[in-house]
Amino acid sequence: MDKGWCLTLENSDPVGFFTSKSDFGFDLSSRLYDKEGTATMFLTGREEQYASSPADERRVVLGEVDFFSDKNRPVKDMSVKKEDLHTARESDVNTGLQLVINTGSDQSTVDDGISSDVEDKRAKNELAKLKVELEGMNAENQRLRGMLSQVSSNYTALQMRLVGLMQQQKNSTAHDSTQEHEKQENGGATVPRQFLDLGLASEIDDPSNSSSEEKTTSGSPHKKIGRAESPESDSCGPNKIPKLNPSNPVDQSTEATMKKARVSVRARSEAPMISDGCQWRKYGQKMAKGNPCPRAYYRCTMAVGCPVRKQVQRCAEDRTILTTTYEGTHNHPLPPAAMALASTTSAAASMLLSGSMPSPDGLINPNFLARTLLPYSSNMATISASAPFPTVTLDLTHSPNPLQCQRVPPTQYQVPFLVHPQNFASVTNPQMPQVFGQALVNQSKFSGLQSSQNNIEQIQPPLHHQSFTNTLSAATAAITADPNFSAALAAAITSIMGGSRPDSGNATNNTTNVNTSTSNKSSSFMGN
DNA sequence: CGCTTTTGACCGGCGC
DNA sequence: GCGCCGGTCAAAAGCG
Repeated sequence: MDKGWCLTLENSDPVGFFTSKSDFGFDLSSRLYDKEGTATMFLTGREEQYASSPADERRVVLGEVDFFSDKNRPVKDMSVKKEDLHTARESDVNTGLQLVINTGSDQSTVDDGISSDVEDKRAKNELAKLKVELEGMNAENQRLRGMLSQVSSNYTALQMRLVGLMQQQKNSTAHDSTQEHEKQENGGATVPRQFLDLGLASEIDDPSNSSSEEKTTSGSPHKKIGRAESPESDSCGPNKIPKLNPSNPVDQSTEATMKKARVSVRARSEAPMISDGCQWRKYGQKMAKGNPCPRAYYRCTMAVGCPVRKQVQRCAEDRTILTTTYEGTHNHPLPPAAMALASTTSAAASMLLSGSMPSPDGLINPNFLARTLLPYSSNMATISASAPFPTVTLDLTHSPNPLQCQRVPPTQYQVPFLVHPQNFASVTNPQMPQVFGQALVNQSKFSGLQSSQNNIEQIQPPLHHQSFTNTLSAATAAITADPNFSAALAAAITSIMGGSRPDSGNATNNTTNVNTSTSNKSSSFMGN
């Protein structure tokens, strides 16, 4: 085994050695050894036939020779050729194995002969290789199918659960007469309990009213949020949102919001930009306050006059996190890769718009809506009604942590303002205030960051279901776009599907000032 | 040469 | 009015 005879897998290091050699450099009774000296293959029988291959290599075909792998499995379709080096090659151990023996000398005088047989075997080998390749691809395909199936089944389960909870909510509403005190009439709709908790019921009930909390927050946001503390939130005061004149049609507000609505995507990426399938031209770069990383401004160049712009900035605390903020509507068709992200951001923007609509002044608690629409995915989406541009942030940087979901104390379900499953069901109740449905219809007019020719129609209730569906489908599509982004997005999806966790965050803040509590988080694209 | 990137200037909104 | 800040413009530089 130290005679310089070795067996190598194709394109790899030697994996075995011969103990001796005979006429053609090895003894057919020899054993093959791996590098550790462990016998891995046995050669038995004897050669009966010779054949020469094309001029540059000499091939010996061994007939009726049994080769056994270490599992005592016969290896068929063996052929052996002599070459100049002291190596042996084995390609495809599992199927049509070809053992290539190199004698290290040119003394071989093999007869010319059945070259067609050699060609056949070569073709067989080629076929075998292709088969292996195909099997590998099939395996990959199966794995991806499995993942998709898992996501799909999880979604179905969640949907079923939602239906059950809705039914439960409906029943409890019908039988609990005490809830009559909590009912607010709005076109015959039932105002969910959390609306009252959030002080929003009055807004829904009476457009002329706004909650005292909202007034306080809107009136002097900067007294609570210092500039240096949160640069983005500096301009994020809810009072800066284009307010809807109560006398104006709702659509006008929507149009105004559409123009300035932004979607921010946070994802881990070492690249300067996440690949979103579009072509961009950089037109500016600025140092943003509170962040040593410069903010780059890009304009879509896929079509002349496309108004879509995006800002790219690294997170100050974690520079592996890249925040990309999109604004505007593409005026051209998008390639599939771009559609993926565009759909994601569009769905997110739709959530944002739906969240900006219910209040007569165009305001509704953004945090509340984020939790309403994606109650189990607070890690993923944050909606900010921050001015000057309402922004929804898709945070794709969090890893799923199923255990965390189970650790949440049950008591947290009792915390007011949290949208626990029951409330979640209630806000998605078909009887929910019409304004939600209106928002949903309106949002279909918002092409967001998606091609105007490829808008996702989101006019079918229930609201959360549709947005969630779009987000899910878009996210699934986005997986194909970019490896880094895909990984982050996949993690985000998993956090949705696997995390049947009612949001436990910001409970305290929510009781006082949700906008404040979300300001830092929602300002993700600016200097956090 | 044409396109993209860089970078300082400029503009508008906002708070003081 | 002034300064700050975010955002954009446009000339210069870089690049293939």
